[in-house]
Amino acid sequence: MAPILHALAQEQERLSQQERRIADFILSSPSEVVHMGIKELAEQCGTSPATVTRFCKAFHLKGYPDLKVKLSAEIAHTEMQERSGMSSYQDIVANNPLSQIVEAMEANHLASIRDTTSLLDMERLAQAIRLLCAADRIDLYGVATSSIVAQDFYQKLIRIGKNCTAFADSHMQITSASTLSGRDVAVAISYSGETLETIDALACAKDSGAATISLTSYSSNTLAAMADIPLFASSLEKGMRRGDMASRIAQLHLVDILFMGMNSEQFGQYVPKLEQSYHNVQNYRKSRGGHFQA
Amino acid sequence: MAPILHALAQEQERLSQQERRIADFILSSPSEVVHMGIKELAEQCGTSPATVTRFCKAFHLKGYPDLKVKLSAEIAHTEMQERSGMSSYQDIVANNPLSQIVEAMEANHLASIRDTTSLLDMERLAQAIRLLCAADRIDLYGVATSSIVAQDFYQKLIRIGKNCTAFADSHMQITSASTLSGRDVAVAISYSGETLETIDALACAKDSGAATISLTSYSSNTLAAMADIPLFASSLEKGMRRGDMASRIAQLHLVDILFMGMNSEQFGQYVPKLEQSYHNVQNYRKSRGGHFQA
DNA sequence: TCAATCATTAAAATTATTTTCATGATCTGC
DNA sequence: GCAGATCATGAAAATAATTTTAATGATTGA
Repeated sequence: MAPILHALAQEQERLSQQERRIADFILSSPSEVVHMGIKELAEQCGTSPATVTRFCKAFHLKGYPDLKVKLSAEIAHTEMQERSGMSSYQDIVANNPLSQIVEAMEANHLASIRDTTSLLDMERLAQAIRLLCAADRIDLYGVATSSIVAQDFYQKLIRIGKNCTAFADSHMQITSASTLSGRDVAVAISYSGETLETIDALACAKDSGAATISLTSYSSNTLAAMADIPLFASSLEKGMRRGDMASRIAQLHLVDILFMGMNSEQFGQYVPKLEQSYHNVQNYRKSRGGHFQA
Repeated sequence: MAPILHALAQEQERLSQQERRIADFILSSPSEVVHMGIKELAEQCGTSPATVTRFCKAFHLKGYPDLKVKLSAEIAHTEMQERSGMSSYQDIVANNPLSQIVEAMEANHLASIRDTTSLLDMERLAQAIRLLCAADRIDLYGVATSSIVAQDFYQKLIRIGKNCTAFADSHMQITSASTLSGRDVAVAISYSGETLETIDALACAKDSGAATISLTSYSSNTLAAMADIPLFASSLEKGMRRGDMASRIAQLHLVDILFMGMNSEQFGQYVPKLEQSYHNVQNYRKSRGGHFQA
């Protein structure tokens, strides 16, 4: 699967001291090598460019550039392999190289999307979509990170002409909740499911007779217990006290699913509106000399 | 899963005659290109090496060798995918069953995260992180969907004590931009890279002497051309007119990487602040009877 | 110890890539 | 429809990267 890296590892012992250094370096950080010139690599290994070229030739490569091209392909291969089986969250710790941070971040986000999808209860999801489609008004509650998710959902719903609010201010959320009716839906978003402001708002919405949906992590939590339809976004990322990255991605993923579900359910009704709002924005841009959307 | 090849195909129409020939050739036999020198390729396409290099630069590559390396990786990727039957971007159409929507959404989000990661130029990324860490002040510009991303970044930066603004109002963005200095950084976020308000704000920031970073899709676009450091989030999802779901996920993914990169770079400085802000929020909750964060 | 071989490198030669610059084409505003 | 500007293009110069050469030093086995 990775012929060159494999060969490097296998023949390592048979190599001379300098050559071994080169092999070691390539094996330890192949993805770095791809971005390096032969000079840099030689320097990093404490040897000369000439030795590096000979090294390449010894492995039946055309030369150094050829090594880079082949390595690039092998990295893509192995990463791919690892990824396709990978579903685990990785911790992000201090001062590790950028490439590791990127890798870990990717693993976490991919895992949280996959997990969220696999946790989905299709029946409940369908129910939620039906409720949202039928709602006269939709209220979205969330603070801090979850407020971002609420705002995102808000923007989408506005585009299909839904009567919808997503106040950032938690007092306004409660105020709004108390004006809901039985034909309305309230959606509470909170990773932990224990955010007081959001709980208060949802409780108020319940009192007003609105149907309720919660969007929380997959755990026993107050919001999920309160809601008529609890939905779950998974994120078990490690070291996450330092900001909830993957959880937010997972929640947005769920929001997208809800939104697309609504579009599909009410295709004839919503999609024309979406198209129109898209074209209106586009025309506005054109009239000002630019093009395309945000 | 093959961002460059995809971008080539997508932008084909916008290219000049000579450039189109190059794009055609690369698309028709990418695996040949990997073994060719720039001269050969130019000859094959009936054009000059100069045009080929410029062509590479237009697609945000370092140069011709960079194209070969990236292409090599993409070829390996796609082969791998075909073999393992992995899914890439899928269209979402009307009235298909919910389970299909969920599947397509998942495929799109996963693909856009993977693509974004594979497109990352580590060097530029590192530069961007260094700039952000060193900045006296950070300004974030974005409207509509991109405003959500800006807000998200804003929340993160605030938590580590960065002096930072992210006005939703585009006039305020320009006002803020005009007060920047040479020690500040402006980040412009826009999927298309052609949002007028955002371009104006970034131009203004440039005039003020601030360093500039753009966060756009992988294409030739105004913002990327303007910025000192252009960063790219890929999303080639089909049916994009119906809302930019995956692109936003990809951008948030990049924001997370930038943020974690900053944390790692300045571990001693930022992480204690993060921990503190986390604990302060937690204590506030506890004193009111709840627990955990949003 | 002395050849003989091998690994190694500095520097030269070669090759590849990029930049510059001049040219011609196309587009813009008058 | 015409001057001026802008853009694309390729030839050639400049630069950069890689490879080869040739000389040196180290190691090994008689």
